[in-house]
Amino acid sequence: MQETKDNTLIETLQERGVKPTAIRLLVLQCLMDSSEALTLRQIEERLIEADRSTIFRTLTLFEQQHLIHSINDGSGSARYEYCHSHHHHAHDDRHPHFRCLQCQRTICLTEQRIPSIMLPEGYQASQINYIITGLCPDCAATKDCI
Amino acid sequence: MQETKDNTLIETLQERGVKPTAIRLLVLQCLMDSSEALTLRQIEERLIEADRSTIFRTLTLFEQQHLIHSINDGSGSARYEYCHSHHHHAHDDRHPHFRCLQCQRTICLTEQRIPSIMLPEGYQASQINYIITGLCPDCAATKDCI
DNA sequence: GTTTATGCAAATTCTTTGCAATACT
DNA sequence: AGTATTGCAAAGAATTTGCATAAAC
Repeated sequence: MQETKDNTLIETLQERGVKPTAIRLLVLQCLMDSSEALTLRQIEERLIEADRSTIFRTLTLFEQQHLIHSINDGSGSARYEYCHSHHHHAHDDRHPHFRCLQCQRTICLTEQRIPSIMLPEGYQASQINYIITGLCPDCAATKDCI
Repeated sequence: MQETKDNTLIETLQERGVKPTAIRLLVLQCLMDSSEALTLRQIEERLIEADRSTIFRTLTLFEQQHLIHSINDGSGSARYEYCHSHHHHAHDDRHPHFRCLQCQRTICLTEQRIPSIMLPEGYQASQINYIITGLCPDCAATKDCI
């Protein structure tokens, strides 16, 4: 059971030509298990056995290989998220994100797709970010009660 | 002529209850004159007479008063842009942005509007960012030639 | 034995704040 | 005088790099 899960992780890395080291498996699992996009610091806290710079280099590698993508939601630090789509072009997988100004979470709106726009002549897109900031349902409810 | 322009700047600040000091007029003019969203560093370079922290505090104030808005395009630093709309709710004015990975410019796609999505129940939006990264027409053309 | 990955420490960059000096009313 | 604004300097935070050690092939 656990072995099956590990094998899946190993295969996922190998499909992208990434050698499956212990740290890389931990980082990948961490991101796969999260429904939120995580900052480097958050990953570091979850993986006390790994060094920050190693995690950073791992994230950079993963992003280059389109295993994960990063978003910048205005919170001050980049957030990383596993790509569920297996297409090479990252924006096939892209969904909008919601950043709650109260609880600071960055929630993936996986049920929605990012609406596309007509780019003027000559532009070549490689990535799209759609980020809404405001209050998440939990925090909005709390505010209403006060 | 010059006086007319200054008067417009002064009025713009006063409409939002911001006292029109010399530095504030410079920062406002700088942002009004730019077709790109600028980083703090870029503004600092254009206004050698002003201190970084003063510019920073000015930008913070302007943003609070909805004179400008900031976007985070993944370049590593926040970018600021004058709000051409005079509505208080910033997203009325919002247009998509394009960040060129080659020349590092962040271009305002003012001809387009950000398409909206249906937020799930309970979410309260206050701001939207739509950022496309890739190659701008100039840089894409250069690449094609090689 | 050579290459690759990791950990530690520190450099770099961006953002933000404390405080004294200046300007404004 | 009293308040608001500015400049300087430095603190804090996030990101990135150099280098020596350790692991993998």
